[in-house]
Amino acid sequence: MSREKEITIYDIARQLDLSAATVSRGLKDHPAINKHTKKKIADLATKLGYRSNTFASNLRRQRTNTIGVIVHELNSHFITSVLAGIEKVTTEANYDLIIGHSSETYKKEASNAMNLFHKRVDGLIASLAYDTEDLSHFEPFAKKGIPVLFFDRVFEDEEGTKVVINNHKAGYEATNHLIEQGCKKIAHVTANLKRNVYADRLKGYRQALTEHGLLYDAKRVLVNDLSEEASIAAAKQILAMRPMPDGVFITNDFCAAVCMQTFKDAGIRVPQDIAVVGFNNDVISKIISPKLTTINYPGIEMGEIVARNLINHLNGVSNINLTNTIIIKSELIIRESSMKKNT
Amino acid sequence: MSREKEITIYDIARQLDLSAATVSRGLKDHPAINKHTKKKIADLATKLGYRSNTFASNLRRQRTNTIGVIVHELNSHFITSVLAGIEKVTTEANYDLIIGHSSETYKKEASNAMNLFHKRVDGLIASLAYDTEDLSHFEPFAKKGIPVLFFDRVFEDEEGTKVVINNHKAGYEATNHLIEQGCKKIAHVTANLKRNVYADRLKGYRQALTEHGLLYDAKRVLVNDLSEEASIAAAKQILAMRPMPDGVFITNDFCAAVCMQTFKDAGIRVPQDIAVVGFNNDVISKIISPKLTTINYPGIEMGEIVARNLINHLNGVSNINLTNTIIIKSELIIRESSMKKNT
DNA sequence: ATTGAAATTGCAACCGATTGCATTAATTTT
DNA sequence: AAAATTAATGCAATCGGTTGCAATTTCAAT
Repeated sequence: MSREKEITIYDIARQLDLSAATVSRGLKDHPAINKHTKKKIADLATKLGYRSNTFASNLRRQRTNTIGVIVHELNSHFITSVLAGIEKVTTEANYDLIIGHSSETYKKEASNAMNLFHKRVDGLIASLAYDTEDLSHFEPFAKKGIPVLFFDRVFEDEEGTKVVINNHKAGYEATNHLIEQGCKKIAHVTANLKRNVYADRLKGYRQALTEHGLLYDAKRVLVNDLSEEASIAAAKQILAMRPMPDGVFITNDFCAAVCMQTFKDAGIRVPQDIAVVGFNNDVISKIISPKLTTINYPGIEMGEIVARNLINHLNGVSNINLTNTIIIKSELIIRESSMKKNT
Repeated sequence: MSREKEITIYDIARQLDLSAATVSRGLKDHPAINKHTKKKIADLATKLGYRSNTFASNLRRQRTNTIGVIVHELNSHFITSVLAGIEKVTTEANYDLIIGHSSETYKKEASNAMNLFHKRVDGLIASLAYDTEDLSHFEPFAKKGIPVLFFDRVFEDEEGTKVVINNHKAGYEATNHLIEQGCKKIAHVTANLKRNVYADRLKGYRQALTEHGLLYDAKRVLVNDLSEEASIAAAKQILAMRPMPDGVFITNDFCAAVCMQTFKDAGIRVPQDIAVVGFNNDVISKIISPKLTTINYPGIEMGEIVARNLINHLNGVSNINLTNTIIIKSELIIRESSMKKNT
């Protein structure tokens, strides 16, 4: 418990018979300071165990060099990939990160936003929670001119920079693949249609059906919250449909895995009796058997792009025009769970 | 971009014809301030959109009300549970959290530690990375009297508060369960034995074997890094053992899932040909088939306990004696992957 | 009407780094 | 050698909230 005294630039200044101003400049490699002096300052600083007081610095500079990130959950491969991408870019640019997760609730999302606002982040990156219905909790940022960028789960009609994949196309491709495998009655399990990602995938699903002359039947579209229980329930509903679907596009790998398990428990074979396509390319998609056909979401890239955009904006490098949508490619990864033809 | 001017207590003071001191006290509900005055201050503050400047406050108070957390990864159910537990306790106590993850490398762990040190967290909670071999990167905290608590992955012989499960006992129970199911040749897949969690589980495994008169054979113990490739390799090694093991205790659910998949691909049945027990009770353990017998690790509880201990210490409530080990109960969860008897 | 205690509020000195401007020292130019 | 540049350093105000102590006000008690 021998708490050492904290070293300040004044201590260094005194010992070297310099002014605090010179020490401050020396420590951050200011061109006006003599090389030799800089060396002496740096050496003494490390010797004394000096650590810069971020608060004093932030207070004076009116910047925090910190970026806030709000995500809906941490426990998905996609999200951790995005975070890794963001982290890579921000640490390179010498920004710190504060990560908050909303547990998929609007309430926590809003309180996280307020918290980050009070922490005075220089910018914010967010992906919306399951039940978020408006963006009013981000208004304080707008008012103070703090940039807010969104990725993945966004409001498409609101202004601001967004980084997304083409969910419509991905939904189309997933469904199209099932059709190519010979499926005629394709169900769709998805989540809150107020979220762009789910609504767009549904549109793609629907388009694929229509284009191939297949009937779109709203009764074959199940909306749930992607929890384990809801997934089991969805699977049971599918099993109870008459005629029973021969293919299903599920917008989430975890949910798909649970459904497949439930199918198997009921003696229904995947893909022979019902082909399954998931979404996200989560780790579990490769572990379950049959391995899950899914859509790969380039998380790291998404994180890098959204972070780079934000930082360029903060540094005044890019055009300040914060109204554009960046679309990243996604791809269908075909595995066993949908291969009706080759089995 | 219409950046509004930031409101300070001086603005509020001026408008209400008070001193900044009174406003400061009023805002934090100081008992000496008149109720009526407080109300006026609070009202004007919200009206003007005042937000307290944390930097100024931290600078003056020499505290940050922030706790740092270093974990090895974010993408495991166990870790996110611990974080949830920590978060619950810390937000209740009005502390903020900065979470860093080491990606299982010593290097990132050390740089995270330095970063949090410079951010002047009031306390630190950490679980060690895969390859961390000494605690020197935490010394700066010790020198400044900043408490550092560890959970799960710890150095047992170092001093400091640690929250762990009884890995020895858990390993014993897992192995014992396999023996009860009739297994005679039990393999063990584990990771870096410098980490207490793996070393202790190995001890438990060994003890169970010896107590039941079974031979301990070092060749049946495989050490890997728990990656997907390493897991497949481990599974293949097991398949190649002669005689082939009839049971395996794997210290990680993900690794166990991959191994089971590899077994199945090779035409080996689980649990009939080989029974499997995992560790962690990760979500995947319930999704794969057969469902995985595993050890449940009470993550939330662990997080709550370690956070509570830290906060009590910071508030001077608990004894400052930071040298003790807290052991939390774990439990064996029996599922299909190990049930030789009833199949 | 006085006095004393209690309730409120204000003064002013911090906390530590930053930075525009002024000053001094070193070097070059004429 | 004097003048003009250039290089290096220092001065002092500033960022906004906190807090020990002093000052003032309020109000009941004598």
